[in-house]
Amino acid sequence: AYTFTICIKILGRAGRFDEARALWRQMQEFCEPDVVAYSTLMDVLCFAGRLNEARELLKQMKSRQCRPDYVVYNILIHKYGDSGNVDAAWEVWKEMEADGCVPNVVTFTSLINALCNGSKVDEALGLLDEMVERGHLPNLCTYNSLIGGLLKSTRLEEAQNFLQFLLTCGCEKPTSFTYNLFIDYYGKNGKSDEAYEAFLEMKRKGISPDVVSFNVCIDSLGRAGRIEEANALFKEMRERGVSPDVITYNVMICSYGKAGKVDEAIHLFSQMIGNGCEPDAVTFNTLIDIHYKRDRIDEAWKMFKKMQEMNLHPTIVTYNILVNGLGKDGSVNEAVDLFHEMKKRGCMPNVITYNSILDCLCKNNKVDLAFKMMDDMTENGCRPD
RNA sequence: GCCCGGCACUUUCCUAGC
Repeated sequence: AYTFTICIKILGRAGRFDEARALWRQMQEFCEPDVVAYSTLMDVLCFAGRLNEARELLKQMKSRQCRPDYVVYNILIHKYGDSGNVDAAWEVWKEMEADGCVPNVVTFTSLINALCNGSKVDEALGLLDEMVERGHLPNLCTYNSLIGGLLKSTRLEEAQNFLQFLLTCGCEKPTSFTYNLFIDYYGKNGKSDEAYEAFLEMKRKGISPDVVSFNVCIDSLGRAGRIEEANALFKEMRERGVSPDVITYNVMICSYGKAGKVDEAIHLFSQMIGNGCEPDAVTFNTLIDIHYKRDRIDEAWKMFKKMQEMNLHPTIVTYNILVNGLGKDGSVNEAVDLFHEMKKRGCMPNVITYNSILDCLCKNNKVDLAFKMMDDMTENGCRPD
């Protein structure tokens, strides 16, 4: 069961879900799966977004008198919370307690995190109190979730209070995770100086910046158009032995794009390939957008072709960039065609797609078509904003 | 008793608005 579990986990992480399931079947011929095996498969199924199968597995466990432990429930709660379905997460929580299984720190943190992501920070803070009342000690993950939630609601002072608490009274000291939250917050809110200051503060506290620290800090400088300083950090990270990842390159490319330095962006793209870093869909989306916005339309479509040659599927964002680009330069029919094309390819338009196409239709006096599009929009469960 | 297989926290791309 040991060996099988490890293999199932590896397959799952690699996105080879059906093989993981097949191995699971094979395993049952050899031995009865234990709780850990169940939870591993549960995690794989949830990771794949196959929640119904995950629920089914939970039922199966119970019927085979393998008592689910808290990990099994935690995985489900986390997944529901992650997909924004806090109510379903609570349902699982209730089921868990009804089955005589006690929620632990991870259970609480998963839900706190879900509430924070849904901008229900006050409920999250309430849950923190309840957790303490029930005798569970919040840990660093719990506090990081809360700090992230507070920052998302721009409640900076409360977030800083938690940081102070961690620095002075908490038994777990803050890590790069904690500081990254602050750096990111400042960067996203146009405070690149403060972001950089938080980055320095973290170093002063003896915490080594990790790849995410550099990524968020570079991003904040890039947003502010401080491309030279972003580039300096890009250099610094390598000097410190922190390897840039695909996100680092994406952020750098995007920063150069914002600064209008298209050639440098393209250069970075070749550099990343040269360094063995595989571009992903975001890389291409970023480049396509840069090209389109600089009226290098042929180049944009070349990139679109190239990404498919590299077996990267266009995402909703790819189509949005192209639909928007076509609309902006007056190619109304082409924009509408692509709009239908994306649906045909199984990529459902979202609000952004509709806004782009409506904007283009209205500006080109195709009001009747625009109204038809509005209907189409509501039919697709997208409400006009 | 400890370690050995399972769970929770941070980053990038697109519209319009601010």
